[in-house]
Amino acid sequence: MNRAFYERDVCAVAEDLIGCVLRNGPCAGLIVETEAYHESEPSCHAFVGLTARTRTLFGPPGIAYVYRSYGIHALVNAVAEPEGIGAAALIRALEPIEGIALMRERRGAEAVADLCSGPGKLTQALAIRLDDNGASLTGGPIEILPRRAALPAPGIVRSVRIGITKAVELEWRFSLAGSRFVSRPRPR
DNA sequence: CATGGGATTGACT
DNA sequence: GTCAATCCCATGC
Repeated sequence: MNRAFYERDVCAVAEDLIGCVLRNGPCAGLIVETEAYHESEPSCHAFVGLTARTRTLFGPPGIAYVYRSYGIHALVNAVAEPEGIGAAALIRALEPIEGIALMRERRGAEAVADLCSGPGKLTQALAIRLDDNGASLTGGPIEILPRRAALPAPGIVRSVRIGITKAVELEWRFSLAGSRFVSRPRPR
């Protein structure tokens, strides 16, 4: 995907990422779940303004925002909207496509549905690390590729975001309808 | 400088 | 269903 894809409303970006492919080296997966975050709402890290932590979020669209969650996990986002606006789409789950043996090794799990069914799991499976923060998603080793085909009906489900305590009412979570590879709790 | 709180996961009851 | 692990950063004194 090129820069123009990311330089749009972050909800549109998050929704359009469903069905695209996230790849890092030999491992790749179909994006089946995303969430949008925008500086205008308090659950977004960028809500506090420009700080050392949020610098990436305000950077150019099409770069990765990777941060540590709960002191343990790395979570990866695609930075969206024009440079200077803090917004990003969190990638929450993948359907594994390639490099499954390596994913199993990294995750210490066997079932394919357990490899990338959560934002902390998929970064571990694809070996996306904190030092990838700020890396380009349009030309670097980590890349997002367009949908190969139209999404199967019934398409995309929209629901509230997960694990946040503010702006909980916004339906900014997007999932591939009926996918077994989304994180819990599954959307209705 | 001290402190509180997560965009989570996996183990356990 | 409950709960601990673990650490960076934003905030406030």
